[in-house]
This record gives sequence, structure tokens and C-alpha cells, in this order.
Amino acid sequence: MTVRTRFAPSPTGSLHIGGARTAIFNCLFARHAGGSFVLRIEDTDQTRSTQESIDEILDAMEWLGLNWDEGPFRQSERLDIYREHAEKLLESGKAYRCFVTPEELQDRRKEAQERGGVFRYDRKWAEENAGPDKPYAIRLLTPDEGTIEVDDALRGKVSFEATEIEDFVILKMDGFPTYNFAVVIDDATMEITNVIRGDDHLINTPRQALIYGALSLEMPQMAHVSMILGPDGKRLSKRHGATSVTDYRAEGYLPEAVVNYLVRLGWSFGDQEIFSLDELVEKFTLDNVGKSAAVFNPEKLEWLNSHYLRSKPPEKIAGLLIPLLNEKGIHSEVDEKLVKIVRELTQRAKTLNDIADSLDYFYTDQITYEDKADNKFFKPEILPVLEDITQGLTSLEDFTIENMKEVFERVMAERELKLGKIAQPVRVALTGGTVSPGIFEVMDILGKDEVLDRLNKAVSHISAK
RNA sequence: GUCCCCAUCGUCUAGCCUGGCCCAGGACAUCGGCCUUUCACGCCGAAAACAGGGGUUCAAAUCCCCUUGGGGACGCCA
Repeated sequence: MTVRTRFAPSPTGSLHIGGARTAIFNCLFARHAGGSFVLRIEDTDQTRSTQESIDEILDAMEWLGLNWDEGPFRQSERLDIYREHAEKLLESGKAYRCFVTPEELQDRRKEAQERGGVFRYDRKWAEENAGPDKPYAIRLLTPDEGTIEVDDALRGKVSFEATEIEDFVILKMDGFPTYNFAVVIDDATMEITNVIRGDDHLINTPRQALIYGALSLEMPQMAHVSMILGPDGKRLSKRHGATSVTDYRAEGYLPEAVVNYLVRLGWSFGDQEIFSLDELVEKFTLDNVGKSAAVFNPEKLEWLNSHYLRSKPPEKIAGLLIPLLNEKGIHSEVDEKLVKIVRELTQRAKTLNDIADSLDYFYTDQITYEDKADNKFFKPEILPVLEDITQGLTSLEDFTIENMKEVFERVMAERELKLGKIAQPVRVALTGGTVSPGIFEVMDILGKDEVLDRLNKAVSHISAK
């Protein structure tokens, strides 16, 4: 039997980090086995599902490189199928109509809660409000005793008491299936063989097992991975900050880093930390997936991102930078200059945004000096040194790094100064600040004319003090 | 409250299934040092964990039980 996995997000928001990891696991599992990866949109909540969410989720999946083989299927377009199966259950007496309104249920639930108790649906209420044209939901008739055993690939056998499970709704009054029902029907009809999903669904599994049983369908192999937690140990949510794939993309993270980070949350392969997508496909198995919850650690993601920033070809990074630069009003293209800048800045950046935010001085013709730098390095006694440097550089025919170094060394020797004493003032003159790539690299990127221009401006600035 | 799951450095984890090689390995972060032209990168080093208690065994991080802690679920949400 060929392996078929699926990812089934509900379009009620963006693609969450946890959902993304589930998607990655399912995708890798399918690829590893040479099977298929199916995408299904669980949009049975008419009030909360939106097209924008669907678009954003698909976009995020593509960005991550999680290509699906089939779909996206939408549950809202499969209503007939669910209805048909529900009718079948009705006919065989394994399900029944329930006329109790959601409102009444809600009231009873509230009531019970106020009394400090727990609400339990009672089968005998089913006929309340019954009438010829009265709307009804369909509930599954569940066993009153015994245990329901579920086999989980990660956790082994998990058993539940039948008394814990009441007759639950499978088809809502609006004709839409409930989550548990739709999942079963879809997984069965789409011939899904392996389901990898969040821990929070483990509790749903016995219900689904009951549906599989009532319909004489075979349940796929289940694997419940633990949740991703925030730093406070609570389930990761919006109040922890960025939680969606889109957020990280906007912050300048690379998809390789996000995938690499997420997959290592719960899965491991010995001591290895860095994995390419191909490598993941080759190495991913459920054997190496852990079962305890994992805390999301932004610093490690940052580290991975800076790793990929450094190891990807600068030309590629430059290309990714263009939209960010345009947004800043710096109109650039992937030219030699940008690539050189990227090659340098990539060494000291954690995100694409970091790079975009620290290259202004390469593209302005009016640099402003930081006060601290101005006061510290632009002292009168540095004036002759800067003049020497300027003069030396002016006479250079070939403005190569090698030749620049010679000029600096000559001045260093003549004035008996260490490179540090000269490089910092020059850096301030060229960049306005004290932090930048190597000074010769900066000059190389700027070019002779610009370097001379900035040096001269610094000289007159100091003279005017 | 009931039910389910989980438990190794601050964090992600290796080791656990198939006890001894583990006074517990790697990575991020932290702290030192080296390199150095600033910031980084890189390199070297340090500190840092088997939740607690009972068993089983010659021997337990590894197997069993209890406690504790954490998470999740109790919807005509998914």
C-alpha cells in the first residue's frame, strides 16, 4: 500500500508555527516513503473560515517548499459525501436525529458549570422539540460501557473509557459535518494511510475510532506529536509574539531556516543540527520523533537563519533583498555592488531585515556622523593622518584592496600608528559610525571617487570644529 | 472536577525500546580566551541536566509503581 499523508488546516487564521511543523512532518513522511502528500482545507466552520486565510496558508506552504501532490480539497465542497455517510448511519441505527437546539445545550452547559458540575448530554433529550419541520442534528450512538483502544505510532496503545464519550454530533443542523466526522470520512475516502497531527487531537481519536467502526472503515496509522510551547510553558499563541509562518517571513527569515528549526522541534538525527530539505526527506522517520512538548526558542531559529544567510550564495540573498530595499526607497538591482555588500553584511546579520537595515551608508551621498563616533574619533590630531590617507589613495591608479593596504601601511609606518588608530576614524568618515565590515572592503564597495569624497568631507568637518 | 499525554543542562535534544561503554554526548543561549581593523565570523575552553520516592537487578537516565510538576481535552470549533 502506498503511503498517503495529509495536512488539514482550518482556514481561520494564518499558518501557525505548530501547524507548519505538522505539515512538514507529514510532507517528509510521505516523501521519505515515496508516497503522496495531500492538502485538505477544513472549512466546515462557516462563521470563521475565510478565503484570505486559505490564500495565506497556501502561500506560506509554498514558501516553505512544502509542495502537495493533491488538493487543496475543501470540505465545504464535499457536503454531499458527509451527508450520505451520515444517512447510512441513520439507516443502520448507529446514529439518530437530535432536535435539541444548540442554544439550549449552551444554556444547560452554562448551568452545569455554574453549579460546579460538568455538562453531560443525555440521549433521552433527543426528541425534545421534535416536529415535522424542525431542524435536527445527527448524533452518533456511542457505547455505554467498555473501553476504546487506540494505537498510536508514537505512544503505543492508549485506552479510553466508553463512559467518557457521550453521543456526539456528527452532522450539524446547518448540514455541515463536525470536525470528527469530516476527518474520518475524508481520511477514509482519500485513502490516507498515515496521520501525523498535534497532541491535542489524541483525545478525539477514540471518537473517530467509533465512527470508523460504525462505518466499517479502517483507521489510518495515527501519530500524535506533542505541542509547541511558549517560553512560559503554555501552548504557543499570539501573545508570545510572532507565531505564524508569515510573521517570520516578514521578519526576514529564510524558509530553509524555518523548516530546519521546526523539524528539529521534536525530531532529531543524532547530533546533527543542519539539514537540507533533501536530507530531511532521506532521514525523516517517526522513530526519531520524541513525545514530549517542546518550547519554542527564537534564539536558535536566529542562529539557523544566520547560518543559512552565510551559506547561501550572495547573489541569491541579494535577490531576496531587492523588495526590502525598494521599500526603503533604495532602488537597487542585483549588481556587483549589492553582491559585495551582501557578502560582507551576511556575516553579521541574523535576518534579511538586519541586512536591509544596515546598508544605508552604501547608498547615500550624505552621511551623518553619530555623535559618539564624531567626538571620539574626529579629533584635531587625526587631521594630518586623514589627509595623508586621502592623498595616498588619490594617487592610486588601481583602487584595489591590496593597493589601499599599502597606502595605509605607509602612513602607519610614517606616523608610527597602529592600524586600529587609523581605521576607526576612516570608518567614521566613510560610514558615519563605528561598526561596519572591514575598512578595505568598505572602500572597495564604495569605489575611489566616493571614498575620496567622504574623506574630504570628514577633513573639512573636523577642520570646522 | 473528570479523562488523556508527557518528564535528561535555561532551551532543543542524544542515550531509554534491546539495563553495564554515561561521575550522561551535541547544539542554541551564557561566561572566559584566542584571532583582530570596529562589529561580526571562526577557533579553543568553562559552567550547566537524568523531577522526587519506592521497588526489580550484581548493576538503572534506561524496566515497574507511586507522588509531584507540566501540557492537552471535556463544543452543532478545528
